[in-house]
Amino acid sequence: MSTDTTRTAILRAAERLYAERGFSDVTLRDIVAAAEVNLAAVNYHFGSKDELITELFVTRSIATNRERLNQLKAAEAAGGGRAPVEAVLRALVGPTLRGCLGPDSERSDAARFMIRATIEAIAPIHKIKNREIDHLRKFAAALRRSLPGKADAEIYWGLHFALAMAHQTVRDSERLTRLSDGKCDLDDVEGVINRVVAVTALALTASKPAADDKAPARRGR
Amino acid sequence: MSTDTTRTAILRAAERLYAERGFSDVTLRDIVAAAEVNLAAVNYHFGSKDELITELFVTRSIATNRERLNQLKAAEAAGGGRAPVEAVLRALVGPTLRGCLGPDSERSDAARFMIRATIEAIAPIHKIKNREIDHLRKFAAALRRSLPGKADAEIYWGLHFALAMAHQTVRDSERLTRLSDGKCDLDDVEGVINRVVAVTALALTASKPAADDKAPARRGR
DNA sequence: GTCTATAGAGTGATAGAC
DNA sequence: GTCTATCACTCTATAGAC
Repeated sequence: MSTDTTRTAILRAAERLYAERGFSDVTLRDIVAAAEVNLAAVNYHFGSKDELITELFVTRSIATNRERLNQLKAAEAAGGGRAPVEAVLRALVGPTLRGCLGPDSERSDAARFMIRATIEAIAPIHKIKNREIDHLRKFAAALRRSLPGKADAEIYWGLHFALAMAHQTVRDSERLTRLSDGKCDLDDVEGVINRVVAVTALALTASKPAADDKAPARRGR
Repeated sequence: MSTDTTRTAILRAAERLYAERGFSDVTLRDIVAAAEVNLAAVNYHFGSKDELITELFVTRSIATNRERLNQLKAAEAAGGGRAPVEAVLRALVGPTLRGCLGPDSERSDAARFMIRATIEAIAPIHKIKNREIDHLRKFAAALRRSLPGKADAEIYWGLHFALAMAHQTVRDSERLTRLSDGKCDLDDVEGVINRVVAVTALALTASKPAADDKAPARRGR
């Protein structure tokens, strides 16, 4: 309790500032000022600025991925080993969108930090990003179970587009709000999730299947 | 000819470096080294680093928007004032994707620079970004003509998702290639454009219309 | 563990010779 | 218009007192 109060203060302040302003123009001095700790504390607790960012990213990355996999597992268990396409996609984009949008900015910092981290070309994170591919493969496998006969490429394009819509919505929510004069309600998080899931599911199920016939819908061992 | 050879050398080098490495870690010294000109030349020709970036962004922004509008205009003229949804979307995402993807890295720098510029939180550009909203309104209006009776919010979501898919494809093409083990062919630019257009058009036409009936498909006033 | 003070290497911008 | 030289400033990282 007495131990890491400074440490967590730094982590929280860094996450909030990076989420708000991006990595380019947030300095260690900004962080320690917001955390109300001393400049040297950062190097004492984390070693360097890059290691601080890495720790932040790894922690959040693990948490998000775990939440995604839990939801995927639950959906597949409920369906006897095979989840509907919509459920798989919901498990993929739901955690991120729920964290980023909506009026409660509680977990917002964490999720917006992650979006920024995956977008901006920041050195320490680029190395870790490979793990996300392994993570996505699990969702590709789940979709393959949901859509037997669908070509692999179609499934990958579906995942890619689902993440694209989710991320862009978080990243550039301001533009959509302004463009639509508020007609697109970004505070309705579940509504946004439903949209992303519906569009992707439509794309995955409506287009031509891989080889033989149409929709071997259910029960396929 | 003798006049602005230095000036354009700086512009080209800056665009290439920013496209490749992002704005965060490209310095004026990197730029002048790549352009093989003197450090002071940047401030002489552009006044400041921010003004250099601004000039780059404004120039490319105007060019892209003009190409988009030309294609939109041509499509609407061919349809007697009303273009198919697919044609409107193609005019929107085609120029960007054609510039960014594909084996020819000729215009690639310009387009990838633009993607980076719209994403990374870079001060001088944030101010200009408002103009893009006015530009997008023209495509919203075109879609409204193509889809009478469709709710405005649906149209805005469609534009938003189309741009999301196009931008993410450019930005993170590496991840999709690796995830799919090359099964998703990003060198097939027209194929990618067709995918983005098809998914968006599907979302715009398949979902529930605004108020009354289904699909007042063609010929409406 | 936390602080002050400072080192050491960058940065963008500019003055002034040519 | 182009160069050299340098200013003023910022950054991260660290040494050493407490």
